[in-house]
Amino acid sequence: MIFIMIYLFLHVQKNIGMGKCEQCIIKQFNSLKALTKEELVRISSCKTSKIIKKGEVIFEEGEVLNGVYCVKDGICKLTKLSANGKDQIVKMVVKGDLLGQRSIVTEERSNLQATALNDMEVCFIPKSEILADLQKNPDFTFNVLKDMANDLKEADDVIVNMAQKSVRQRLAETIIYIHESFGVNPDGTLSVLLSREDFANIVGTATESAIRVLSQFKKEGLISTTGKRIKIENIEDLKRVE
Amino acid sequence: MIFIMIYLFLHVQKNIGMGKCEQCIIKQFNSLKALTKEELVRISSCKTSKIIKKGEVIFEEGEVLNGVYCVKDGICKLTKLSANGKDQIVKMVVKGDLLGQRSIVTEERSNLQATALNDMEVCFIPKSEILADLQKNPDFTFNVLKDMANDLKEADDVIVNMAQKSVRQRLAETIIYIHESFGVNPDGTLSVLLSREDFANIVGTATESAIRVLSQFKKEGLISTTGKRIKIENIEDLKRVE
DNA sequence: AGTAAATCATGATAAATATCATATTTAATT
DNA sequence: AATTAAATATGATATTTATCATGATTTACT
Repeated sequence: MIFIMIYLFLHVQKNIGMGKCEQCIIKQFNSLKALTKEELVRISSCKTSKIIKKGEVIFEEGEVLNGVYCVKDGICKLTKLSANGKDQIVKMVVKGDLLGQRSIVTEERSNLQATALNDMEVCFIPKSEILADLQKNPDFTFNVLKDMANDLKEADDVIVNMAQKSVRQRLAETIIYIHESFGVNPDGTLSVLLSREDFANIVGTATESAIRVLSQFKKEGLISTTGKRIKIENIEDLKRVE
Repeated sequence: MIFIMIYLFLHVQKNIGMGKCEQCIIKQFNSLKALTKEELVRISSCKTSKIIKKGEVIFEEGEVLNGVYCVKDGICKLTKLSANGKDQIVKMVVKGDLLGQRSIVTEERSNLQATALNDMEVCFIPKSEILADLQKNPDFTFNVLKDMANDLKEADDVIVNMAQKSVRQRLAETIIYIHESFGVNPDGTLSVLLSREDFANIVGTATESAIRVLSQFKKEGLISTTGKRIKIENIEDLKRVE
């Protein structure tokens, strides 16, 4: 009997978030910080917390989103399926980021798919709550706007890189980006474990090509690998790759 | 004497806009429509109207923007200089669009350069006015947010196209895009006259490659050309290009 | 632990694209 | 109108990247 109670308690804690938004540190990193204490309490009461396992899809391309996700832990990729059947990774989303605001704002179905790259913990906030705050709190709206403006700038940079740089350069920059944004394990390997296919889908190339270039980097002493794990050995030269 | 007065009148009308924002039809097409009559009157009193000639730079990459531009007429390209010295065209801006909001919102220098593709008429609205309205009018902020969300979606699409489609496909789609977005002259040629280099800089390829592919399209009867002007001859097959 | 499936790796080859060279045409300037 | 400069066009060739094939590892599963 007591075990059932413990089980239920843990289960509930996992799936119907018991944390309070007002006290959540995560909100410091995104536009939710612009909300008043009252607004946070209201959101807290109707949000749901979810555990998402590595590889699980959070939402699909074309899906109607009924709210936004606040990422409390873990990393996910945002992808779009191309006509040739390949997924292009458009952005990586980390702890502290919001997920799905774009679609909520434009009231469209999602243009991207979100897939967990490791185990994640997210809070789901219903659309109605977000829209209510967007109506009433200009400070919040402005913060969301700033985030979006920043995403747009980054997207522009990606466009230029895709258009003007070689696969070699793009892959080198991707490794550096992951290194600097998501950090490394104690042994120095990139803490986010991506498949070679993921790398190819970030860079926009064939999986074989990505593998080949990684092998070259290895031969040139720019990186080393242990299984699929990658470690940067010479970041200066990696930055200079042409 | 009378001629000097007429000259001055015309000059003033050109450079210090005498039109009234409240009555301007252009505002229907952008987020300024969310402003109240009073706000529009205020903006009207401090905006300046400018004529920009084809080829002129409106603002450069890295420049501090002191306001936004509302495009009353004409078309311009937004470019970013890549490390290899080539300009990448990231977006084309038309009559009705606003220019520079992103930088104003994030209070950063412009990440893009804006260059007129034909003669333009724009109104410059000082930063202080825009920011004041963003503070006070949540409806306006939300409209700017919607625009930005839309730009972001389009940028995501461009990323995927750049990453996953061939130069041939991208060029075909560019021609169709210009055809459908900016229309054609009476003779059926694209109304926006772009150089082959511009096409290359949209598609993200070498100028020679763009020229070569256009020649192929001509041989295949998909398009025809008169000088640098391009006319779509078979839009269905152009859409099917692989 | 053993087997199937997925992922990674590399070779051989084809296709796409870039680069360099050089005409030819068009536009700009005097 | 003549001259110069710029843009367009095309060939030859080099480089980059994709595709197909096949084997080696790793991972997942029972």
